[in-house]
Amino acid sequence: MGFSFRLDHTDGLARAGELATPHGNARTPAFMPVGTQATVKGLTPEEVAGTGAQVVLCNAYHLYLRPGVDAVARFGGLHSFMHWNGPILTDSGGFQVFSMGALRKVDEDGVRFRSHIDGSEHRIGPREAVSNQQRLGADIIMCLDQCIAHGVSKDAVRSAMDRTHRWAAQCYQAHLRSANFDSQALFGIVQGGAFTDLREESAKRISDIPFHGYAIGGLAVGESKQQMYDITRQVAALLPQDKPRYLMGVGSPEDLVECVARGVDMFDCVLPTRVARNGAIFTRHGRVDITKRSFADVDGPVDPECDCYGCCNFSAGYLWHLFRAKEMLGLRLASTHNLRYLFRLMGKIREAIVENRFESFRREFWEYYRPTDEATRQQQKEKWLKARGG
RNA sequence: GGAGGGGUGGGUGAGUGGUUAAAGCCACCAGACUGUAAAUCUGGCGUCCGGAAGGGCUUCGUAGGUUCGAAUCCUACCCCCUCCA
Repeated sequence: MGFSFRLDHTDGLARAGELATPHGNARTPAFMPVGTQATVKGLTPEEVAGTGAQVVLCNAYHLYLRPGVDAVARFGGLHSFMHWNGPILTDSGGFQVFSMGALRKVDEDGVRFRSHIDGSEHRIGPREAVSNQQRLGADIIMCLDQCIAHGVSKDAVRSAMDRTHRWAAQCYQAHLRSANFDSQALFGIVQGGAFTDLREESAKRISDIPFHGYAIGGLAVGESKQQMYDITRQVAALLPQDKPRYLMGVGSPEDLVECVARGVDMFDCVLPTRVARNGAIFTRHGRVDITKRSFADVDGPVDPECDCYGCCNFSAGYLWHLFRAKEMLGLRLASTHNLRYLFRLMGKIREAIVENRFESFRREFWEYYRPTDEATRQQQKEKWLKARGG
């Protein structure tokens, strides 16, 4: 029982399909909640599954540092360790190459890290990244890549991209030679920053290697949304039709809609859960800040359309209180709500694709949804200044 | 009755002659968050004018006083706390 992907239906560029893994199947387009340290923060696996999640993402770098790959293996692998019986995808640690700033050094052999926990030194190369993930036992594992910040020189982007390609080949070889090749899927990652020529080159080079799936990396790191959407469309079009396409680290509601529209099958993102812990609640109208005083005496649910546990049982005023009082139940309720919101959204997206009405669904989504993007904030500010007579 | 300690901005609490509109923390207000070093981070927070830079005014229990200059020193008063009787 290995890994496979079946494309069921397309509507424009949008695709509906199904992933099969040794730990069960997942319908696509799929959103994967992030459980970096083998837990979606604050939630039990049952609660996560209850929101509609089918796949969760864990981070091999963080688990390598703590509790250690051996430790997880002793518990029988990630699935039994964290009591998640569905599919798991692990990220290699490539994103930490980008996010850990001063604590890391990249060279041809891999990445040298200083542990953020105890300062100890570690080195992870493409082979180690693969073997760590193999031993963790995830269903889908990722190549080690070099994710790079937005705004750096094209030369730097190119050299990170070239290195990512060399590492991809090494990861593939390492995985191919192992006994896990059929039980674990290995995905390659396209890089190339915001440069269309580099993205094209990267998409072709990575597609040349017969990975089980293909990821678009290095986005949502500071470029504009339009750039992100454009690159996503460009790269998705260059990836094999019959393999899943995974846009890494992207997952605001509007991005899910827009990137499915550009041909993406899989997403992961910390946004819904992180932002939830800071009081932001997704609704069809956009994000709402539950910590605002205006919710203090609201008797109904924050999101009347939602069927999550919190929205069914608690008022917005109660949730407001939990956040003000810094009670952890508030974080949990907000987290499950945001996940539930996203999975209901993904469900509607898939249904629309299958029924060939994705475009009208997308239009309807935008009829209500108001993201708090820079342009909107700027507009609000100008309006406000005008109102003050400035 | 006796001995001692103390009253600082919404709260807590530094500060004992000038660099103090007054540290830090909390609360409050605003903003951010996209392959999680995040239940985190950033900014504001006496008042008035200003978009800002900046400037004006009023503050450290109350009232006086000393001094070029006081939250800081002196005097009186008011209030609070601890211990002894």
